[in-house]
Amino acid sequence: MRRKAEVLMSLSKTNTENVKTLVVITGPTGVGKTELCIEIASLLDTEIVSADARQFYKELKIGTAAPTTIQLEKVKHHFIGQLSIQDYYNVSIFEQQALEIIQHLFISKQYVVLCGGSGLYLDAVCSGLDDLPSVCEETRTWIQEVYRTQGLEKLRHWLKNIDPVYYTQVDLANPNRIMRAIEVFQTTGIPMSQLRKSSPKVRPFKIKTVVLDRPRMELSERINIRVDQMVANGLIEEAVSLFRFKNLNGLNTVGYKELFDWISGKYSLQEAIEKIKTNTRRYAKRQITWFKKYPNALWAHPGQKETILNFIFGR
RNA sequence: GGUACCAUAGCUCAGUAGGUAGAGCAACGGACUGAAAAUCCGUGUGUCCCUGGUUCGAUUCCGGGUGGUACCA
Repeated sequence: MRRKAEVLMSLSKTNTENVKTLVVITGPTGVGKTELCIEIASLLDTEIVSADARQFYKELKIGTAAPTTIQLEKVKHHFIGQLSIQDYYNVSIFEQQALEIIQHLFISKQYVVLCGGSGLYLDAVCSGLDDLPSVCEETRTWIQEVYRTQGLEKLRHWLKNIDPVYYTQVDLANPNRIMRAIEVFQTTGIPMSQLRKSSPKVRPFKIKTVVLDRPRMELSERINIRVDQMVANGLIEEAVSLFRFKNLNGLNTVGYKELFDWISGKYSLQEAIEKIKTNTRRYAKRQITWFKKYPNALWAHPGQKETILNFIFGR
């Protein structure tokens, strides 16, 4: 009896308002998210929702360092290998599906762990996206074709005509941004600048964000070792088997594109592997830049488990 | 041991007819709303090997060291 009372005591202490909590665990590639998330999810007696836009694809196992079968058996993961690289997918679909699963898990769980390094996908779950349209393939191909044949300057003029406001806000050197704004207008007839409200949505659960980080040298060293391990585990074979799909968006990915260039004879295998390491380091840097904007996040070394747990429990 | 050449950014190297220096790669910083491991923008970070000399002034010229490379023994 007394023990039960203590347990109840400690539970009420750890979560006084009894509010469901989404524990977001992110950090740059190679920092050690997968392992720590499994530990934490086990501890919290819950499941993991992955927010890694490349681990969605079942064909990309080795090159994305997806959780292994053994790891997947320890804790149930969602959004690992649920797609084929030939499937169409986008962040909005993810937002809806992830929220659905999270809400479902909260029926029986106090905590859910959201684990992954794709910043846009994390943001979609945590603060939502504005109501922008998905775009049909024809429109997208058409605009891409205009860019390919007539160049960036043409896209700029186009955008200036349909949405002069967004024209002053957008990165005019970034073709993807401009093409997106154009396709939004072509689809809805409404300028991007009017649809983009940048108003964060309030979720019906508490969110605790942990950004895992390591000293840069340590992270680089881990990345180098991990790439060599991937090669030892069969990354080259994986890439060779996917070569015929190389133009699919899902394969515009570090670890694959460099090997495709090797297969195409652009450079040697050794050079390709070096480039994978370099590009992975750069990707990690971009991720860190993204995470710096999270205002209430705890930044911690993956080894600081006590600190992390105290933060999650609000102690 | 002798001779020649070299020594400049993290790496590979350019350069300064004497006024403390710049490329590529790497690195670092930033942006990001349905392609996001994507896409895009920005930034030289330096005991010019050490030490004497000449000079108003030496990374640059001269002498001596040290280290490296090649060749000759």
